Amino acid sequence: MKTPSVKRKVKMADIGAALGVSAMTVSRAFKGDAGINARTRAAILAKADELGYVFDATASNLRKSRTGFVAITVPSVENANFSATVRDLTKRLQKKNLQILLANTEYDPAEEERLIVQLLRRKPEAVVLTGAQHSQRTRALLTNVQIPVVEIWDLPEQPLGHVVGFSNRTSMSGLVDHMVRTGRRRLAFLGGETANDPRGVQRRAGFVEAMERHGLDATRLIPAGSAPVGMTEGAAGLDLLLDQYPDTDGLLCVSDLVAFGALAQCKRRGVRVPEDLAVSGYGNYEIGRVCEPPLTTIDVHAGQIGSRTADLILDLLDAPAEGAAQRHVIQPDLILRRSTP
Amino acid sequence: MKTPSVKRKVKMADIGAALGVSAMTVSRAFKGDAGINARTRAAILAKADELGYVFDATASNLRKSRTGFVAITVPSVENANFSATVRDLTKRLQKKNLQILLANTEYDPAEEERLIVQLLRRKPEAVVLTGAQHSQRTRALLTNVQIPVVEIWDLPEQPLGHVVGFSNRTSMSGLVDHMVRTGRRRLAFLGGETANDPRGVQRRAGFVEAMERHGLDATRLIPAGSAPVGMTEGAAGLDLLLDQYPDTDGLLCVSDLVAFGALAQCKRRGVRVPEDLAVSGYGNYEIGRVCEPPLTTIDVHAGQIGSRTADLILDLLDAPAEGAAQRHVIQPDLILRRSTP
DNA sequence: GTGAAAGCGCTAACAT
DNA sequence: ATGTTAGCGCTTTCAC
Repeated sequence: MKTPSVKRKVKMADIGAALGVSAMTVSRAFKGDAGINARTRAAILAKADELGYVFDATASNLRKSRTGFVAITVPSVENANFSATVRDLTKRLQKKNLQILLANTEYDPAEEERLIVQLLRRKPEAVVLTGAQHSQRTRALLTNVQIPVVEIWDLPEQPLGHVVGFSNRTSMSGLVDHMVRTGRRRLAFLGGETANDPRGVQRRAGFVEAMERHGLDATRLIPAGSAPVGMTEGAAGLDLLLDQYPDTDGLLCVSDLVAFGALAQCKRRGVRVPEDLAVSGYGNYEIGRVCEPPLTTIDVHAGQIGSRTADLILDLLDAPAEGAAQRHVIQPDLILRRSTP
Repeated sequence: MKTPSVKRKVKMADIGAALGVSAMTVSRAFKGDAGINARTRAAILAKADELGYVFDATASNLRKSRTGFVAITVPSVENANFSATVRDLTKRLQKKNLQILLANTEYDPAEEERLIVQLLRRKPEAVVLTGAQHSQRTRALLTNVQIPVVEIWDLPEQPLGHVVGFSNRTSMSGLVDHMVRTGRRRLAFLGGETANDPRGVQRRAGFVEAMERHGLDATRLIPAGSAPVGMTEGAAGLDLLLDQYPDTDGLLCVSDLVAFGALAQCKRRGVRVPEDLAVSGYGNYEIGRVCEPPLTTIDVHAGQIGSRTADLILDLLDAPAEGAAQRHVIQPDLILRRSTP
């Protein structure tokens, strides 16, 4: 090894000194500036490599008042839907050398607020929030901030800024319509009672709205517990449902995971799906494609939300202070499978 | 709204000026310094709030030469195993106000190298790498860096620094042992031929090693394609296998996703699992728990890798230049389910 | 308990 | 094509 034993931080001035040029010239060499001698530039890059120089973005960021950071909060990266969004957002932004600052809110608005405060101190150039439900203080912080704010995964009525989302409500209504169209009348909804899952609440609202529109009983609302709800809650929910409303002929679940749990419990109790009970999920998770019977569900195009958000941000960073807030509506798709007739 | 119409950036000096104190006092007020008048401090915090002040971490970072960043590369956050690691790592670090810098390598060492360069410019206080296979230049960059480097998800023979991982090889060997113990002899391995999935290659090596140890034929190695391989490749792989080695009585797959694909194809071809063919997966994905029959698999404790890495980093950042590189070995668990006898 | 001076490493702006 | 000066906003250091 020919590495120097003690490592002092090498800076541009050191490279310059070793070559008899100024720090400014070194700076220009790195950004591939037009106005610089090709030979000098080559020498600088070679020397930088030799000295093990690493460009200091913290200094550059301070001086330029630009960081290349994009902050994003999600309830949980472990959820396959949100991680698809994060992945496609990251993928596109990191190609442009923008760096994601990721934070998990754990479905908690207070934690979201705490994290937003931390994130804003890092001077990101844009902020992406999953969902539209925020604390007072979070809203205040974000309305005063001078950078693009994008709310995703919902269509808020009072958006903070830009929106890339879909209607959890309307898409769930469409699912009810399908159930009714195929002759089901005694429908129930499982999930979405708690405030920490605004998307679940919206889906439940869509259920109620559609039922009332059809003149049907919209009161079969089974709570599944606090987010994140999964397969266990789905199984327990099915028991609750059949105890209370044994004649239910269609069950709409707040997610594919919950629906899968309900499905498994149906098998145990000898309830035939879809003959005795039609079951649907939400989110088009892998599990819904492979279970038996496979689940009718809603594909919200989680990845697309990420890539369109990335595109929006890239546009906004190019354009200097563009005008109105943009609203990009994603159209979820109804996926029909054998769990419904 | 009583917000000022034009927003200039407010700094500590502005708050100080408004109150007749120096920027230094404001700085002390924010860090809850002991040596400061409680009344002064309260006034400063109130004024900061009133002016919409946001602390500038970029300036602080430069001055203090500490950023609170921890960089991590993963092949893909979309993979449920890696996202569990990222989640638990993030969860623990963000409690200490450390900020994750996440980068997706897309299973490509060249992209990894490019991303590492970008990440190091941000002056993270630690770097976490998923896997142990890196380009020459990546290795060089990371051996010269003066911060903790942690390789996770593997047990490299020539580690760059610290390690939090498990043996993909040994755990797969154990699975072979189980198959042999239950009477299977004509075993095949599906997956892991390509260099961009070093974990898959290790698992295949574990298969070969165990087979040879048992004096059995270790040549039934079915390629599944380039990472990431999934259910589709699993189904195709099963066809390849049965065309070439129709008498195979046990199939070990590189992941639960691949195993699930193989399982589905078995159903289509009328191959009974586990009677005609025992099938195992790897990674303990949710899908392996819910498919029929449920999959025998290896639980690598992906979340635990994240939390133990977080603990290690927190320790290292506390201790000033601790001694030797640490090696934390996680013990994967063999999960027996009905896809094997 | 508070302030003044200096500087972290880079780069905009203006020279030459 | 290259150099000089100044300053981004904070915090270390020393002074009082």
